[in-house]
Amino acid sequence: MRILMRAGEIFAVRGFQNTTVREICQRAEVNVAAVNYYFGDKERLYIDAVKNARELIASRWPLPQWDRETSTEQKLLMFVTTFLQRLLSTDSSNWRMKLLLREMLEPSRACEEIIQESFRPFFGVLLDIIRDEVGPDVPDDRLHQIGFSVISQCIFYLANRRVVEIMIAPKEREEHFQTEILAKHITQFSLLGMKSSRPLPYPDPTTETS
Amino acid sequence: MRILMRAGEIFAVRGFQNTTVREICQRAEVNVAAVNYYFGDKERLYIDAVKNARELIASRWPLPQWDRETSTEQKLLMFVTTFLQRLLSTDSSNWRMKLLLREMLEPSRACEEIIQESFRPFFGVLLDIIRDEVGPDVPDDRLHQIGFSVISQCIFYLANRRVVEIMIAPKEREEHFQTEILAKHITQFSLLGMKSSRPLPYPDPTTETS
DNA sequence: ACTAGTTTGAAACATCTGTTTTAATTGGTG
DNA sequence: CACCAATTAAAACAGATGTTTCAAACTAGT
Repeated sequence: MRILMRAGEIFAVRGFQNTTVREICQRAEVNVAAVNYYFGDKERLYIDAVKNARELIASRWPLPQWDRETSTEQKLLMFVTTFLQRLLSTDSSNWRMKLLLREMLEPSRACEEIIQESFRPFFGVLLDIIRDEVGPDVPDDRLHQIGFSVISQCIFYLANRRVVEIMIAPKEREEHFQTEILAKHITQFSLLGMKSSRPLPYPDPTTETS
Repeated sequence: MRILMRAGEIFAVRGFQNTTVREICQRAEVNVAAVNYYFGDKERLYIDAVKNARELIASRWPLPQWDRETSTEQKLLMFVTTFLQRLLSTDSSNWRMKLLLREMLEPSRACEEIIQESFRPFFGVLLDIIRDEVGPDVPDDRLHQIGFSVISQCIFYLANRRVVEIMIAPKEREEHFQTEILAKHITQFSLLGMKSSRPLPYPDPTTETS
């Protein structure tokens, strides 16, 4: 278990290839042979670390329950808040989400299924909320597009956090890019965004000057 | 130049660490020593590849020009379309954007400046469009939040393309996730989203059942 | 206290990878 | 042709890294 934890932390920061079993063992205070003794090889240790991360994320920040009276607005805000908390939490278990994000960005063959099992039901909950808001007449493909629009705004702040750090001054980041504030912005932005399905004409390319 | 091209392609797919100079040289049909002879070492070859990619992206898909009569809607659609084209183009130079995306997700010290020079003015153009739409009273931090909401929706389809491939059936992807269609969706979604700055109350956590 | 099974530790192994060395080859110039 | 600089080629080098070996240490049951 000590190996599994340390390995997960390092894998999350450096990725599979850039992590050495020697570093894992050093940080876990065990001999180099321990990884192969307990896990077979480096790859199976990695898979176990991803599995472990996936299992613990959901229990650490469960999706809140809601009843018939909960408004769509509230449900979406809860969903976005939970997702952002999972992504941006700065507590000691934050590496788990980074590890899963790594697999979303570049899935390794071995872990693709794990990601699928983890993401599909989560995405399903979001689609239900969106369906509530837009009504039964909107086709599924629109639902999916809107779903990705919501998800992408959340993931951005973890995946591209270096971009945010570079572009936004520390003071502004501290005041206006906290999890709760971002959750409100994304919820409000997305609720308005999904309100209409009015088609938009594509501009004639011949009128562009360059 | 042959080395630079081949190296860029492989770096874009595998990343710096997972790419061997032997593979680059094999694909470029030169001897292993050539990399060190012409570029000094592997890292400087990587930096040159990123620089090269950055320089060619902007000239391949320049931002369209517009005049006083162009509506905000049109400007935003043009912007999003150009960005998505850069990200999702399937032609032979597509690896360049993947290489830059890699640097956005995990900037290497050496290339951080390159990314900054490339992204900042691009983001500035977007902020100008948003300012047009929301008016002068909206504070800068709101502008930045909205800007990231637009950017993130576009980047998602390259960075997390495997997620989209897993979640959406091929037929639906082909029909509803083409660049032009996505550009329209993101533009429309974002225009509506930025329309209001009405604050949203945060739900009382004590009412959540789990 | 003995023993069988489990775990740990140090060293060695085999392979991969970035880099260097050194010699051969090429191509242009007087 | 002779000469020189630039380039290419093959081999070797040095260090890192995943994995294995094997003996020592430990643990639990009797």
